Amino acid sequence: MKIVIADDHLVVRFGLTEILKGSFPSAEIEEVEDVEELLKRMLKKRYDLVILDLSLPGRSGLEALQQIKISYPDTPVLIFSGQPEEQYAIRVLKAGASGYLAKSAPSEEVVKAVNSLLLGKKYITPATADQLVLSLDKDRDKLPHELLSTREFEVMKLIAGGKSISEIAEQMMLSVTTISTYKSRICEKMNLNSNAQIVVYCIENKLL
Amino acid sequence: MKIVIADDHLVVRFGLTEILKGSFPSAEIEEVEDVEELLKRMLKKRYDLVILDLSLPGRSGLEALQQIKISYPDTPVLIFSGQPEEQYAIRVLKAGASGYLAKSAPSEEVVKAVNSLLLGKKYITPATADQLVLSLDKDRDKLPHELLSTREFEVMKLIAGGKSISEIAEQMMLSVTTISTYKSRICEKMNLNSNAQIVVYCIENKLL
DNA sequence: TTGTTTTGTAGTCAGGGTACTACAAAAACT
DNA sequence: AGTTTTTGTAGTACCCTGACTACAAAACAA
Repeated sequence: MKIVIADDHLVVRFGLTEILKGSFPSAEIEEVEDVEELLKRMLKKRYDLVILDLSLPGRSGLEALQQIKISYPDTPVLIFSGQPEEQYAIRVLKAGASGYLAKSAPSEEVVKAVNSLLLGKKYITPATADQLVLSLDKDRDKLPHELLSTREFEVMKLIAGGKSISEIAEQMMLSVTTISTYKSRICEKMNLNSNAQIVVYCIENKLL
Repeated sequence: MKIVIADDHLVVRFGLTEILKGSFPSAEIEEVEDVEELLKRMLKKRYDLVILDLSLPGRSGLEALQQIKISYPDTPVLIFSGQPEEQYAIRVLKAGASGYLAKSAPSEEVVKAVNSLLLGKKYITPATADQLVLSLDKDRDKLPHELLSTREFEVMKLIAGGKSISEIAEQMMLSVTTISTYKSRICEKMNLNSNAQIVVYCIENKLL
């Protein structure tokens, strides 16, 4: 049983490791603090489970997830998110994660989730399950930001976080004009018309 | 040695507890997950140290801090913040915290910080220390926006409301570059560096 | 399976925004 | 009263952003 935990907060890695050691004494648990390192390790070794923080610095957790699922489609990934926002859950599951867990989850739930994933099953909380069902209804009663594509969504969050267009372009290694296009599409889809409104929207909908 | 940890994330409490148990074997460590509970416990018992997450749900960590310092001015509080925003560090220290630590801090640093506070000393990281020195220019017991001139304040609110520089210029019948200058001064005085951060600031401080 | 829409990506060019500089009037120190 | 700092205001020249356009790949619909 090889498990790797990717999170930039030392205490989180530490706490998680302790919890898992308690319930999975035979597991080999490794810790990394960024996506770079995670990918490097995965090149060398096969893991039975990846536990991934969504809000890693640098490359976003979502991107990391996609990259992992492309290279290692069979390795289950448990997303461990700081925001209890079930907002992300669906997006993340669609992107290939096998489970979604909030950092505030009680330890039994952590254990249960890890257990499921190690057995090759998915894990979602009842609340997320509900959301999933609702979202299957598609179109109607979707929130504006749910119309955004993955890329658009990422860019929206970076804008709301105060990054300039060119900073975003650099960070994502894309052309400035590409980001600009995303921004236009974001504003169009959510009909907003200034960065400020994007920020307000994100705060109101707890997307930050 | 009685320590209480207030954080809404189970793993964080857990990890922190483990780290502290390692270095302070004799410490009695308690965990709570919200401000309510923290205050309730503090009524019953005297603690030697409170470790407080800034971003607790419900009442904000800052408010909690102030309340604690009013009721128990002698109990040291270590702020344990998810955001590395040194934006808050100073404010928090001014509000009476004895130390400020980022969640990504390595465990030795955590231990060092706790050690300092238990000995009745303060603890700040070098980066924060620098900021502190810079801000010693008195004045800073004021909120950042209170440093703004009347015009600057007006412009800030308009920016936060989603107006563009040129719209503001037109509305105030001033040159675009004038408004731009105001904006620079606003960002400088409040040390922010994007419209988005201005919006966030205004929302957080209920200036809209 | 073919046609259509969405998504990811980027170029051009014009217009908007910013940094730096400047300066007088007002305010605040000494 | 004399000096220093802050405030209100703006120009120039360059950088950033946005509108429009484009196009291939992917997803979707028929």
